[in-house]
Amino acid sequence: MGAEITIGELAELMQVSVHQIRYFEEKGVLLPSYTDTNQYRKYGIDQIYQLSQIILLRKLGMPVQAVKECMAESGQQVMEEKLHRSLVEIGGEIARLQLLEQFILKVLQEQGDFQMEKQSCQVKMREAMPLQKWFEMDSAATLDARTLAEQSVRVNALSETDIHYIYDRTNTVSLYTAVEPGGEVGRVLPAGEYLSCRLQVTDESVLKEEIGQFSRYAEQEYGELPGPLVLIEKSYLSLFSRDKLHYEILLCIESGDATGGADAR
DNA sequence: TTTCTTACA
DNA sequence: TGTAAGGA
Repeated sequence: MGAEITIGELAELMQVSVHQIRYFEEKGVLLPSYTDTNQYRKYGIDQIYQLSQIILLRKLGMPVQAVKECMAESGQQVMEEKLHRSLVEIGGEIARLQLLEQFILKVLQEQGDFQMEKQSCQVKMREAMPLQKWFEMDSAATLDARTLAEQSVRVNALSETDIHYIYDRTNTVSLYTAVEPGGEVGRVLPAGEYLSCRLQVTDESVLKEEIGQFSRYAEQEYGELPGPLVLIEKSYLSLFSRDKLHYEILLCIESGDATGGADAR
């Protein structure tokens, strides 16, 4: 037998790494045709076909363990079932990547908006926004580590979500996040016209001051408004400027639906 | 030079 | 999976 090739040659032929071939062997997926006296692995034409099949199955998203089972059993049923499972998992992966894509687009969009609208108020139309209740706290309190740790409701990716602070005319502020999968809608901010102001602040006192200023401006321009003041914290924008928190303050001027009631005129 | 084993990021 | 060490 002189037709066999070395691991290096096989790797070159099949465009995979030598390490990967040894890994397949360790997992019992691909054994050499024989081992030479000098411990060198030797591979024949059968192994070449086997390896190409292994590579194909791996490319189809099948785990090495499942590939092993396929190679061992080689039944139609088994193959069909495993490919089906690969399909499901790939579907999940696609969904995960799409969420990531959406998030990146949103971050870039918000960042662009901040560049455009920095420190100036404007009126804009907004879609209805369903929110999930997180918790409430005293409106004079500030968010600290202890408060967050004590909440029974967990937010899975704090730095990826908009945190909505909703100030009704009470002494408490309610915190909401976007509705997470399986979450319960606790409140819906109505669609309609909103007065909006975006700002970046380094410390809390500035934020309080800005909110006060915003409220006074709103009252002066639009009179007493029925809706709550909404403060949205976009912590992911700190990616662009460290140490600064990015906020948008919103106040509904005229809602498109019945909730909150149309006023002024 | 190539491959082997083993260990590690 | 890739990379590195140290020996055959």
